[in-house]
Amino acid sequence: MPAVAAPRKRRKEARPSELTAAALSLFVEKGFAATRLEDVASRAGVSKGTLYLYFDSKEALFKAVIQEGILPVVAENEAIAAQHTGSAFDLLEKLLNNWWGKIGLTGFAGIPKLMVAEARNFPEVAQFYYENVICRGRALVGVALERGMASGEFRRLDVETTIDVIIAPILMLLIWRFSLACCQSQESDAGLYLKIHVDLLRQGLCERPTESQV
Amino acid sequence: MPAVAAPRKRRKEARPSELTAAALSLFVEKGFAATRLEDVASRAGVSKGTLYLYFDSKEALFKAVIQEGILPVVAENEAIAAQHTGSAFDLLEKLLNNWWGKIGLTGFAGIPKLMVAEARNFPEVAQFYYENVICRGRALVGVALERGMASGEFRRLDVETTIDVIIAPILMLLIWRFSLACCQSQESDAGLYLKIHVDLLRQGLCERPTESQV
DNA sequence: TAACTTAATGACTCTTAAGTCATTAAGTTA
DNA sequence: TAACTTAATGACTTAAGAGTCATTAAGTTA
Repeated sequence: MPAVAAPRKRRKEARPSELTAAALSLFVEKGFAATRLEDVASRAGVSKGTLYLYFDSKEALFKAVIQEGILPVVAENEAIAAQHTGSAFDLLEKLLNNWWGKIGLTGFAGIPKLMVAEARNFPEVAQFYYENVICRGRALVGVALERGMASGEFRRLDVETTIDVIIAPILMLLIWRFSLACCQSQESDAGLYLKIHVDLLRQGLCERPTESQV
Repeated sequence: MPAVAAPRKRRKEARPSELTAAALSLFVEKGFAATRLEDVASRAGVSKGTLYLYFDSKEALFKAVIQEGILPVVAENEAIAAQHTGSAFDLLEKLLNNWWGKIGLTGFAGIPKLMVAEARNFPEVAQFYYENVICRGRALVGVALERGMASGEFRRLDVETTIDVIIAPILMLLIWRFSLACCQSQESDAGLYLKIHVDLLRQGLCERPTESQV
């Protein structure tokens, strides 16, 4: 016997976030252009018409996905940095680990890949992301670096460039997981990857490294 | 007065590579799905019909872009590694610099971004890229690492994971240049970035680092 | 220079998916 | 429980772009 169609429920409050979550997962999987709004709606458990009640266009949905998804995490990381006491390297380590825990292990993990893939198609959104996520994230790492260089804990290196070298492996880990990781036979160990990155930094950045932890 | 239409020229030999080059630049800029074949043809100086003389479909064009673009470079890097004499760190440095010179500074620079963005839409091509580019590239770095660890030049770390941490900043640099770099006001210095990455590795990886060069 | 081969063209068809809107029905109010 | 408001639907319209093919003309051969 055929399943009876579930009765429509009216849930005005929950729809937007359910739709952006569905859109994020499909945008990350297929890319913006290759994602059909009917599939987004279907994954969110509504019809395409309902999607248009909450978002004016496909592009508006994309903007919402990026803007709502990631800002809270940046703010949280800034609070962590502000209240930190201890060595500069401890701060750096805490920032990287927190970023991983709050982005890498959550539903937001796909955003960097999506943003990288679509930046040139949505320069306005890319600009927003650059100013509110990239710049603020870089600034946090920069604070740790400058603190460590001022106290003599770190070697003196060009700060802006070193920030990028430190952040790159974290970003790349996220991007990898949503792209070519599907080709790997055995899944790579993200925890070990982070540990080794931090440990290479401990030895590479510090004048007198503390004991290796790997 | 209106420009006279240029007479058609018949250049059967040159068309395929001109078409894949045009396709690569547009795929990298807009993504596969958002790129129109008419634009690819136009950038290559031919009509859409001509494109279909040389490639059966849009997907076939994509495969050709990836497969033709990058294999020669991998082979060349393997030759360099095979004939290397000197310290393990020198080999590592040479590999990273050569990769940068032969990919990062050429028309192939956009391929990693493209592959990352489209891997899930073209699992077959992704598999090809993974086996013929990623794995072989990782193997080269792995050789340098294992040589250095065996001789006592490097600290002992998990090799597979360390390979990834070493490669990630190079890949990220390429990806960045074809995505969010457009938001930066001043262009970042790729040479300095590479130098600092290598220098952090020199200190972070070696038991007795040679003099810093930054 | 006439006949022939095939590279090149671009107008056309056809499919797909964004976006619309008249209709349905869930939940609320009197 | 009848009247009303608005969330939700899905068939429909429309635009865009992938892929086709009859036609044109560049270059070659006899």
